[in-house]
Amino acid sequence: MQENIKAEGSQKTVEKLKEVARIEFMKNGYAATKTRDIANKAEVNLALMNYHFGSKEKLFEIVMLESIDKLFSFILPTLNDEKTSLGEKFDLLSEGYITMILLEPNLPIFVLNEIQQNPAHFGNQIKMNSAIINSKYIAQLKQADPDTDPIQHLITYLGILLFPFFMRPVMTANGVIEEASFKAAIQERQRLAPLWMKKIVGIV
Amino acid sequence: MQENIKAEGSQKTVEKLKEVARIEFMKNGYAATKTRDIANKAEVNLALMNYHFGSKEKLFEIVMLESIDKLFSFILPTLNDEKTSLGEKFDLLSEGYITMILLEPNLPIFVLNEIQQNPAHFGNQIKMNSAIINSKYIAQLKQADPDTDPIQHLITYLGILLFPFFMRPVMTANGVIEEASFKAAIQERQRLAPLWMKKIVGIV
DNA sequence: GTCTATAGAGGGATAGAC
DNA sequence: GTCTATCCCTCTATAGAC
Repeated sequence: MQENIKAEGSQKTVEKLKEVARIEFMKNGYAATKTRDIANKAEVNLALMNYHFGSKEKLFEIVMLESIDKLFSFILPTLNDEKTSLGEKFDLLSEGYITMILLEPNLPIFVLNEIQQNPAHFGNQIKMNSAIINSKYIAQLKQADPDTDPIQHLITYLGILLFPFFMRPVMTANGVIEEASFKAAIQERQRLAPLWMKKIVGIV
Repeated sequence: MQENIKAEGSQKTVEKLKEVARIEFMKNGYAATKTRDIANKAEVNLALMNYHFGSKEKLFEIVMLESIDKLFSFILPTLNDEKTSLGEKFDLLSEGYITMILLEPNLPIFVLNEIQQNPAHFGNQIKMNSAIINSKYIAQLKQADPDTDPIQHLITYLGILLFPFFMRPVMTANGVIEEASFKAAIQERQRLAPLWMKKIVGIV
């Protein structure tokens, strides 16, 4: 029982650290994030943090892999659903994907950026690619528009859905739009994106 | 005359430093870039670098503003051209923009990332927005598709053109495509992007 | 598991000679 | 303008008591 109490305390500490670390890493990037800041904001002793995770790098890897897993595990079932049509997949991806990104808006650009700066951080983990390449979604794209590499369409739709989040700081930091209307624009886009995509691949 | 010789030597040093700094900052990000590395790779003494630029931050600002200026000064004339149709602008943007990005492929994601992490680095400089909002291009988008906020279309086309470059490290680092075929895919996209955009806004 | 204290390395910046 | 030498702060990580 004492062990249980200890384990709970520890578990809570670990979770709190991971939660804060995720936020800090995504806000500042890996290099600019200080272990002291993570420990302070998590109200955990710095040494204790290293006791649990060993190093800043190890903590980073753990936290990021969890986030990426969440990202992929969410869309893969949609991509591989044998029962939904291509048009329905467009709808589902827009609806669900944007909703999820809104919960963690900095994740996409952060992941892309860190991969570019330090591929070793991710290297062997992201093996989901073949699952995407061989998905039902890709097959349906190929069928709808046989003349175009379906990867092109895959990237285009990802771009349409994600790019506004990439542009967000640029737009809001300079008053092109207010932070308030950003969410409204995203919701409007949630409606428009599948319609555009259907036009592009040539389905009704 | 002696002054000229000195000035030339200095000028060359400054240019070399800026060139190397641009590459390093874009590869590693601001925080992870070390002034020592910049100085070494530019084959310039570290102290001399500070003599010329005062600080790492100052060097960063100078280099980045030059890059962003290049980015904007390139597309603004196209956006504001009164003589070209919307369809022609789509063609010109695809053709020219992608060509330019190929020369400095890391710039877009880097700029977006740094803006997010440290808006103060850019804050007051990017005032080009109103020039874009009030451009002929935006007016033509509004005319072609009155029911949709033209900003939505602006972002969509930027996303279609830029997103492949964002995804490049993800794709190539995991063998989805080889680095070699990336360029071929980009060229194919250069052809397809304006066609897609015309479908989206509903012009022939 | 949790703390205090500190080691140890790294990196930005400058003093001062030439 | 250019160099050497070095200061000094910051940050990661660990030793060791509780």
